[in-house]
Amino acid sequence: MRGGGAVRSGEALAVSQASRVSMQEVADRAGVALSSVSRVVSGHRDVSPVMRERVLRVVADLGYEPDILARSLRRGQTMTVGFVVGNIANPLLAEIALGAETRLREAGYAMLLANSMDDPALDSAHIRLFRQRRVDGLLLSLTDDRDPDLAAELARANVPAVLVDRDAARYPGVAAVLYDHASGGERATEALIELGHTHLALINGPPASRPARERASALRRVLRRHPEAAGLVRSGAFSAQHGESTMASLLAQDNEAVPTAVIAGSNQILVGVLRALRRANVIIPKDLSVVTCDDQPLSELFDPPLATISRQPHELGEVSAELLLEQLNGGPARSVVLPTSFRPTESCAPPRQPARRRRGGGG
Amino acid sequence: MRGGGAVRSGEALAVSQASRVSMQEVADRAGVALSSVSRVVSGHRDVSPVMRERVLRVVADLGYEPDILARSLRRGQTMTVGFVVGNIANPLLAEIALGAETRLREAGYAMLLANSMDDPALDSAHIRLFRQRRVDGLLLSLTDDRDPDLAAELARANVPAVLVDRDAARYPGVAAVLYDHASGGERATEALIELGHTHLALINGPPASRPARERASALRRVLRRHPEAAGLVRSGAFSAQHGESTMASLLAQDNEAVPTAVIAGSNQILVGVLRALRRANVIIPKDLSVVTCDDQPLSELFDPPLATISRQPHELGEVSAELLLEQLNGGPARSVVLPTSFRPTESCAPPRQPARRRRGGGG
DNA sequence: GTGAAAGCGCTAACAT
DNA sequence: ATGTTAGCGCTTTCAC
Repeated sequence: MRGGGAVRSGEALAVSQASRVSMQEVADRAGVALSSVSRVVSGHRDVSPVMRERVLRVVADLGYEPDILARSLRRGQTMTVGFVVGNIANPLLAEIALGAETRLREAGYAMLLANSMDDPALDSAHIRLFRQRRVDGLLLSLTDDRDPDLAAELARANVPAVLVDRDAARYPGVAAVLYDHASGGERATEALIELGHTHLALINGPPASRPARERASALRRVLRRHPEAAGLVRSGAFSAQHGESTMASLLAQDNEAVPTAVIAGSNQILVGVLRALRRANVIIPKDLSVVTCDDQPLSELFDPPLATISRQPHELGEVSAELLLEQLNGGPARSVVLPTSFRPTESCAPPRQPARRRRGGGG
Repeated sequence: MRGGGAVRSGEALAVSQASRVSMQEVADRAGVALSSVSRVVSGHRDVSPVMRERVLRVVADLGYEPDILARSLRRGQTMTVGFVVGNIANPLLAEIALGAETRLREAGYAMLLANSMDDPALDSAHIRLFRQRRVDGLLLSLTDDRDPDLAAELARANVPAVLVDRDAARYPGVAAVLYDHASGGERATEALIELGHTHLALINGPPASRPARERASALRRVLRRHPEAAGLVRSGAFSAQHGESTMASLLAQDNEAVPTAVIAGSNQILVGVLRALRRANVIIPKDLSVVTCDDQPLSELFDPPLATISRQPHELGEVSAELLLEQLNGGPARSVVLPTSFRPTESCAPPRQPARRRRGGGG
């Protein structure tokens, strides 16, 4: 059960031996210099076929594997990327992480993952730790992209970084992949207004989060174009609790003021919204039209299926990785915008008592 | 934009300087030996207060940060754990990863994440890569826990490992955290039989996966105790496609043979099952009782809410990390079993035409 | 308690 | 084309 060390009789025992084989041992056994082994193993070109074969045979015999740690120290690059994520249990972020990891691995990079649990201080701490581990680059889905500490922390890291749907304004020279939340959000809002809704509500995430900010401004922009409609934004956590309590309080208002259409600002918020609606026996879409953000496996199977402002998180992950790789290969820090779309369904219908409507509804 | 190197005039420029500060520089600046700085930074005890203060002041002035890479090479441990996961986009695995990462980080470990995309060859490849990166331990949620290549690969790694709800039979000395799928599965099956169902179906994952195997054997065990009931198991991928095509083919049978109750073996399979049911206009639970495995955010909000065989994935992640840490601290490889439970809901009801029933149904 | 020195496993000059 | 050598930044004997 102990490692090697006691066993000395006879020759090396080949593959199944537990102890790690060093490059020096390979060199000794092959009767060549350490550096020659290095050249063969690292795939250098100035190596004779004879040398190559001779070394590779011993490598196979001894089951030698390069020590990436030592290589990293010497080369000054770790072939490792750090991904700071709010919470990997968020299916959206998990999908992004999958896309990113897949692409990075193709390029030979490994991915360190750290969850910040919606705590900006942890975001900073993770960046610091990753820096000490000498990661070659960072993928950042930050809790608060306006945190000044973070900008300093990031600058110190002095490695390429890509912001994942976060505002790059405070981080000069840092790349970003951004969703065009505006287009999907505007289309959704306009669709609701066209159905005759004049009382809209967006139960939103926190203003620290770019997606929440963008969705709020999209709503407001559309409302400015439509004086016949009014809307309100309720900011809060990306949580079911925020969704539930906010929806409940909206329903508890005077009948006149109760919104006839609601947009849930995330999948967790949606869960809370639906709980509140069920408890109040509110029927979708008869009593209330509902739109949600981001696809969820079961939402298509609801009765009615839920209208969704959707995006492609896997693609976001891939593109994030791509932008990081470009920088790691010496390229500039580019930024990219990805589209969002609106998929209307029967969860949106004309309001029951259209207050002050202009156009007559069809069918 | 270039790194440091040209700047030589005057003193070091303190914190905001981009270039990395080495321990040697700290030692020079403080006028002490390199080894003394190391002792202070590593928190050794045999250090005088004077020395400690003197060094820490320079550390702060220069913004020195230890290089974990170099430390790892010297100490022979990287404070890094590798997590091989089928697909982090699976919410169950994401929750597990979150629990594990949180616990590992508390203990000072970072987590490398690699997705195997249900490809056993990638599982092996990841283990090999993690080994070359000299991770201190492994967390493994394998595609196929009966793969012989993998056992060899794992043995070569020669580091502590914990199997995450995978069978440890082939991996001597490897710890495991296992769900007791049997108890939840048996309770669910028995509940269905008590409702009067005699035609059960389990649309299951692949036999390569322990959870799928355990659920199948739980079903069969219960059926053996209940000669009045029959059931069938349809193995396949953990995919919506498998769920949909299998459910559709079950519905297409002679009326007599169509199951009156179905258990979906995963959240993806559930999606497919529900699609098939919707297309066939099958009403739950009037035409068919439905049970699913693993909680999903929206399943409670279905009408009716879906009966669920559930487990605590976050806890699984924490316990996995805990078992790994025990080994990393020199302890033995323990294994732990966690419970599963069955939450019945109105998605389960007596069958419409109870073929050959004994007991009369209530209410 | 502190300093000097060896070396973790590897790569990349630099020689030849 | 191959060998020799000097480190990457750190920890840890070993002397004193």
